[in-house]
Amino acid sequence: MSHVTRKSPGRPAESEGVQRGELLDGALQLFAQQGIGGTSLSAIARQAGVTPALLHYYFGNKESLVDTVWRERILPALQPVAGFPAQQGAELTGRELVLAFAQTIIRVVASIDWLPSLWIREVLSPDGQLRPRLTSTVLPQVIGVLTEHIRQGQAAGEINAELDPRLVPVSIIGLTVFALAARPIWGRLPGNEDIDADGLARHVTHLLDHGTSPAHAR
Amino acid sequence: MSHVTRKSPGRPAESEGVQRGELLDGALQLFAQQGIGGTSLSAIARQAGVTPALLHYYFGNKESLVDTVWRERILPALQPVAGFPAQQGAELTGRELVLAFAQTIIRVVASIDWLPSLWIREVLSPDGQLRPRLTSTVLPQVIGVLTEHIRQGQAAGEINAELDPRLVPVSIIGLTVFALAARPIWGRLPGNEDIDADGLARHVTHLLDHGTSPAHAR
Amino acid sequence: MSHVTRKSPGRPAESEGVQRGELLDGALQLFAQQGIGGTSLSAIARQAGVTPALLHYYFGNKESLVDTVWRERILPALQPVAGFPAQQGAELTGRELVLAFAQTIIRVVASIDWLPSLWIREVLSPDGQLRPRLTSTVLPQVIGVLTEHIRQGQAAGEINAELDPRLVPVSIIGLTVFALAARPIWGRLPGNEDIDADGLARHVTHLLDHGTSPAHAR
Amino acid sequence: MSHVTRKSPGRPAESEGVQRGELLDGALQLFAQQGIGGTSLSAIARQAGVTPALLHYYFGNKESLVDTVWRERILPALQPVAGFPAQQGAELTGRELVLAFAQTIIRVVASIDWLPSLWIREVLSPDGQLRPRLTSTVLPQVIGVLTEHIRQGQAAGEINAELDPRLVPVSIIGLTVFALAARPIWGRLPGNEDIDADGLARHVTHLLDHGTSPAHAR
DNA sequence: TATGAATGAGTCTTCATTCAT
DNA sequence: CATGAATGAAGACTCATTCAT
Repeated sequence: MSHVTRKSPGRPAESEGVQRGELLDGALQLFAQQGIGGTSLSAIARQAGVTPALLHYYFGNKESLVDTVWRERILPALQPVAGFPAQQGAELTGRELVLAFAQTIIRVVASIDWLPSLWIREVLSPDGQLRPRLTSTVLPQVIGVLTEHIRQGQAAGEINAELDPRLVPVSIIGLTVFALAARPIWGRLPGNEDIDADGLARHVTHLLDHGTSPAHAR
Repeated sequence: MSHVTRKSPGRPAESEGVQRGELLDGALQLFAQQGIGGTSLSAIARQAGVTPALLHYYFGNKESLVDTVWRERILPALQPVAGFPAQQGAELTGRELVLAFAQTIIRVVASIDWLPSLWIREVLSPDGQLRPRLTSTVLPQVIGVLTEHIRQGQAAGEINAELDPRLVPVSIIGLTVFALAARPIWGRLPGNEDIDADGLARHVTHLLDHGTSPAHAR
Repeated sequence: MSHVTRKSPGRPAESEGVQRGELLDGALQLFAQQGIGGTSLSAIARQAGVTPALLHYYFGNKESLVDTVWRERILPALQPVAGFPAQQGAELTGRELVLAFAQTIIRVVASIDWLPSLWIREVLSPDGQLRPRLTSTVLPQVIGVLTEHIRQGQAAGEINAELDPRLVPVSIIGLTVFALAARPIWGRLPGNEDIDADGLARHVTHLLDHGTSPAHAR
Repeated sequence: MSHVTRKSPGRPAESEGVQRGELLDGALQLFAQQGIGGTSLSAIARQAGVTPALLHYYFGNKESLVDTVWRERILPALQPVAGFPAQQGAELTGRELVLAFAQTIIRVVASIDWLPSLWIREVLSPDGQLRPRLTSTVLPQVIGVLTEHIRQGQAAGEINAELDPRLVPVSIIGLTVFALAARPIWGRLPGNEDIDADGLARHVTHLLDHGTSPAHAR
C-alpha cells in the first residue's frame, strides 16, 4: 500500500475500457436468458468476441461481475420502482397509490426486456443470486412504505378492510411482474397475441379496483 | 403414459428397483432447492447414498431422469389443479369458479413444499426445463376452460366486464403461485410471521372479490 | 447420510484401485523433484498415463492427495527415525545415542532418494506443505526425547557441557539431512565422486565425536 | 558485471527508474517468503503499487528479473562469505579458519532475514532457480579453498585427521545455514525462545571444536 | 443389480507476456 | 516512463457419461 495519489494500477477503473459496458450488457442478457448460475464466463466472453481472461481482467471474478451488473445495470433500472412511494406518496390517496404503483411497475418492467426473467430466477428462486442484494435493502423498504399507506387507507375507510395490508404489495407484484415474466407463455396462446403492456396495465388496474365484481353490484 | 409391465432386459422396468422411487423423490427435492440445471447427478446420488452410475443405469441420462420426475411426481401432484374445471365446473357460476380455482391452487401448492420454487424456476424461466412440458398440454387446456367460463360470466353480467378474460387466469396464478413462491421473502419480514396459507387464501379471495374498493362503495 | 452398512459408494476405498499406489508413488517422485506446489495434477497424471480427472476421482483434491502421500508414503518411511529414541534409548549412554541417531538418519534418509529434497523443500521452507504436519507431532517429540538424553549426558560429565543441548538435535539434522540433500551439489565437485553414505556417516560420526580437534590433543 | 553507463534506447538502463531498486527489494522479499516459482509478477507488482507490465518493461521477463535480483542483491550480500578465505586465510591456521568461517556465515546469514529460506529453497532444492548460478562459480571456489586449508591443517596434525576434508565445508554449512533456516521450527519449541544467533554461534563453535567429547577427556 | 474405473469437455481462475499508446 | 488492454496456456476441479465386471 504505497502512498501514491494515482489510482491503484493494474485493474481498470469503472469509467475506463471501451468494451466494459458492452461486456456488462452482454452478461446481463445472458443472465436473463440462462440464469446467472447457468451462464459461464466463457459464454459471455464468446458472445462479446473476447477471451474469458478479459472478463477477469475487468471484473476480477464472476461474483464481482455479478455485483457490477447489479450495481451498474439492474439497480439503476429499478430506480423508478425503488423510489416510488417517496416521490408520489404525498399527493395521492392510499388507493390511488396502489394503482399508480402497479402501473409504474408494469411500465418500468415491460420496457426492460431482461428484468422479468431475471427477477423470477434470481430473486424469487430460493438460492437466487440477487435475492440477498434485493431483500437486504430496497425491497423491504418499498414494501414497508406501501403497506403503511394501505393501512392508512383502510383506516380511512378508503380501502377494502378485508385485505391483508401486508399482502397487498405481494399481490401487486404478482399481478404485474409475474404476469410480465409469464408473457412468453400466455402471450403465445392462440388469440392472445394482441395483449400488450397497456392492455395488461388496464386489466390489472380494474382487477385491483373492483376485483371480479360487476359494475351493477357497486 | 402406459404402465410398463414387461421387463425390458438390461434396463430396469419402472416397477423394479428398491430405491427407484427414493431416487425420484431425492431428485425432486434437489431440483426444487437448486434448480434442475444446478443439480448434478452426483448430488442426487450422494444424497441417496448411491453411485452416479446407478442413476444412469436407472434413467439413461439426466434429461430422461427429469422426464421421469415430471411424469411420475410432478404431473400427479398437479392433478387437482389440472383437472379442476372439469370436476367442479358444472355446479358453479363463473365467479364462484374463479374463487374456487384460486383456493384450490393455494391449497394444493401450499401443501407441496417443492412446487412453488420448481414452478418459478423451471416453468417461468425462459429456458426452464419444465416449461415445454407444461405449456404443451396441461396449461393451455386449464387456462382455456377457465377463460371460457369467465367470458360466460362476463356475458351474464356476473363478472366485472372490464377485466380481460384471457388475463384472469394469469392474474389468479400470479396472486397465488407467485405469492407462495415468494413467501420465503415476505414471510420473513418483521410482523409477517403469522401469515399462513389460509390467511393468504382469504386475502386473495377478497382481492378477487372486490379489489381494493371498500365495502360501503358497493 | 443413509444408514447403509456398506461403505459409502462413489469414492474408492483406500485398499482398492490397481493404480492408486502407482499414482501415489509417481506423485511422490514429482513432489520431490519439483516441490509440491510446483507439481500440477496434470503432471502427475501425465507421468502415470492417466487423466487428471482420475486423480480427483481417487483423492478428491490436491490437498487430500498430499495428505494421502504423507500418510501412506512419507510417514511410514520416517518410522525408523520417528521411533528412534524409544527403541534404543534404554541401552545406550547419551553420547552413544547421539552418534547412533546420526547414523540412523543417514542410513534411512540415504536409502530413500526422495526424502532429502522433500524435507528441504516442504519442511524447511517457510510455507512448506509438510511443515505443519511434521512439526505438530513427530518432530517435537523426537527432538524433546533426544534433548533430554543429552542433558543427562552433560550432567553425567559424559557429553561436552558447552554445547547447547537444545541445539544438538538441530546440529545432527544439519550434519546429516542437509548434507544428504546437498549431495547433488558437493557430490558433483571434482574428486568427490567416491563419497557415499557410509563415508558421510563416518565423517559425521567423527565430527560429532571430537570435532576438529586432533587425536593427540585428547 | 560491468556497470552499464550508456542508455540503451527503449529499455531502461540500470541506473534509471525511481523504483527499480524498490522492485528488486520487493521481489527479493517475496522470493524468500514464497519461493521464486511461487511468486507471480503480479504479486511483486501489486506489492509495489505498480503494473505487472512495468516489471516486463524493466526486466524483460521473469527469468531476467530473477537474474537481476541475483546479481544486484544476493551476490553482494554473499560477498563476505564468498571472499572469505582470500581475506583472512593468510593469518589463520586451518583450524582457526574453520571456526572463523562458521562464525562469519552465522553472522552474515543471521543478519539478512531473506537469506536462509532463499538458500534452502532455491539452492538446495533440486530445481532451485539459484542453484546453477551458485554452483557454477562462487560455491566451488569457496569450498575448494576451504578444503585445501583443512587438508593442510590435517597434514600439520592440527585438525582431526579422521574427518573427510571434502565434507567439512558441507558440515559447516549444515551446522550454520541449515540451523538458521530451521530456526522458525526449533525456535518455536517451548524453552527455546532465548536462543539467538550468538548462542547458535557459540554452540557451533564448541561443536566444531571438540564435538560431543567432554573437557576431561581431552 | 449395481458399481468402480475412467474420461472428455467444460468451469473459474491465474499467470507471463505482448503491444499500442 | 508507464500503463491499459488483451491473450494463450495452464491450473484445480466438476460433471455427465460410458463400460466392463
